[in-house]
Amino acid sequence: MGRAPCCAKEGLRKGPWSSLEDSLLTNYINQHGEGHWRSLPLNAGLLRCGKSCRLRWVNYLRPGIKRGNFCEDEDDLIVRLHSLLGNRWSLIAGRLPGRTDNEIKNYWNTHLVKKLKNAGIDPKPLKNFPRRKKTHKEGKKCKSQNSKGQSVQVEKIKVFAPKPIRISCVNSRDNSFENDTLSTSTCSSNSNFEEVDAGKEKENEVNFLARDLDFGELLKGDEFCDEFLMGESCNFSKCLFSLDDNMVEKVYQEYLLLLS
DNA sequence: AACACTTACAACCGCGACTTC
DNA sequence: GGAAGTCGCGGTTGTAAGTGT
Repeated sequence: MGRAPCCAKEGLRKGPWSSLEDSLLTNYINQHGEGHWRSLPLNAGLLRCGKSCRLRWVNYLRPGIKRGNFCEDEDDLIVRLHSLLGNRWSLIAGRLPGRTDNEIKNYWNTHLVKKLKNAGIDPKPLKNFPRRKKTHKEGKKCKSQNSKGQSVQVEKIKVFAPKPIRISCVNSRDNSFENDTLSTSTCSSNSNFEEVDAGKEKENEVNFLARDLDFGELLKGDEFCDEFLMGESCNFSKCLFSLDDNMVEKVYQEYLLLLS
């Protein structure tokens, strides 16, 4: 099947966004919400393709985006998640509130790979993590396959989905990290985040389908999972466990539930 | 000061997945 | 069931800014 181009290229602007374009896009989305990217540029009076608008919004204009240096703890988390997930930047970004997949990807390629190589570490993932196969919109039943490959209707499972946390480490190596981003154990103290998190409080409980959850692979007895969560060298895990053992257990149980 | 080279990151592109009709 | 439309992800590119000579 052929695929239509995302937009007619003629007459559309490319390259860096001007502040006027940014404000047009921001104002439009503030009024009408995200989505309908294809028709958005026309409605917002932008000479850009929808894809470009979406990217600009998601990676730069969206409220709550944290810009600036990554702290050591974020480095640790990215490295650890990358070793586990590979180049699944959107998944990794999902565990780093305020960071975008694009930013993490760039940071990985420009900083972390170099840093790891200098430290004599091979920055390759420990394992090829399966790519997402399918997702389903919330609020729908959908078809799935059972162990015999038969198509079955699956009720979506409502599970506890913990809000991504920013770890507050007692033994943080970077004081600026604490000063700049941390004061609580659950999220950044950045005011933008607080606003966003408050607005999304209800999203702490979201719907998943077990087979959609890539982290499900973590629980299939792989050694690296244990290493990931319990490794001696893991600053992240130390922080995590020291903060809230129940929460970790909760997440673990959640994954088990999804796989059952 | 001028040029070459490197770095950092915003933005683009292609494609697969998903939805709608 | 399949075609067409849309979205989102990950790889790649372009270029401004920084650094070295």
